Amino acid sequence: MALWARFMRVSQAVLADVESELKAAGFPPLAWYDALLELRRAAPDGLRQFELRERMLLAQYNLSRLSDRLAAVGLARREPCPEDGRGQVIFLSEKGRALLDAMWPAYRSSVAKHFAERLDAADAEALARILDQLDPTGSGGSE
Amino acid sequence: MALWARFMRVSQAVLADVESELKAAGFPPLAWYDALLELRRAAPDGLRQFELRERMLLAQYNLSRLSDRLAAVGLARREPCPEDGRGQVIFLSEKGRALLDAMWPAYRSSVAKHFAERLDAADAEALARILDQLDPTGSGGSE
DNA sequence: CTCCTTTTCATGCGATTGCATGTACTTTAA
DNA sequence: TTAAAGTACATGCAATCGCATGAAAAGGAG
Repeated sequence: MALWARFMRVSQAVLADVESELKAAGFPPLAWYDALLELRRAAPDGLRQFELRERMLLAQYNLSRLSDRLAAVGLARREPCPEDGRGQVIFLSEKGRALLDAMWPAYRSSVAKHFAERLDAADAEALARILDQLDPTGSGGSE
Repeated sequence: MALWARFMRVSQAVLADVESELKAAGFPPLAWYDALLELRRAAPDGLRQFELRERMLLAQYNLSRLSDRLAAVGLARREPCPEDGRGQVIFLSEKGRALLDAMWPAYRSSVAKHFAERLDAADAEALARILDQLDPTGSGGSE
């Protein structure tokens, strides 16, 4: 039980450190980066909102507004889905791609500092295995 | 880097699962439990707000309002600190103690289900070591 | 004592989140 | 075709968060 509390506390603290470094560098929240990254992976097809939602583990209303904001500042485009009149398809814009590129070095170095550098290869392997076992979505990384 | 993303995603997902189980059982958020738990550990002396803040890794304004809410529903008492006119001392109330007791079985079983049961002894040891290395506060569990 | 800095806590305000619900479209089935 | 059920997304509203700031007290320097 102490390990549980520690797990939550450390993961939150590390995430907060990385987030605040990015914010200090003038970048938007990590969730934006994650969303844009998924859009780039799906390029050039774009993603339906519900697909993005599944990949990001976000609540539906949450994603609806996230895509609002991304579109509002020009990082993504939203178009009605031709096959499904209910749906929106979200595409990464050039500006979004540029933001990904701009954030990557800062993100990478921040994660290195707060996470990667603190783990050796054996730690990484052990952690990967543990995360597979914990993952409630079952979408393990090593299948 | 993939491990980083996975670490964040899994820890968030597991926490969300536990939180939502507790909420479904009609209990308040985990942060409330954590705060009350710290207050019980500090009993019968109570805690200054800044002490609770350090233990919980919360922003100052956040804790100020959390203690507001705990006091508002009678789970804690706030009294002016006699040694420091700026300070508040927070005490666990009987109602707060009762809530801790009531939440504990549900919390315990939820953490068991989503976390503890999925790890064997070797995993636990490995994870503990890894968390020590990651902990940005340096307040390691094994020092 | 007086002035200045630091610490502790509170709070107004805008942005974000969570919840419940609404709207529009698709699918199913008779 | 038509009605019922399900799916995809949006949104009003209240609660909460983050930020900046304010107020009150403590600690120090002269």
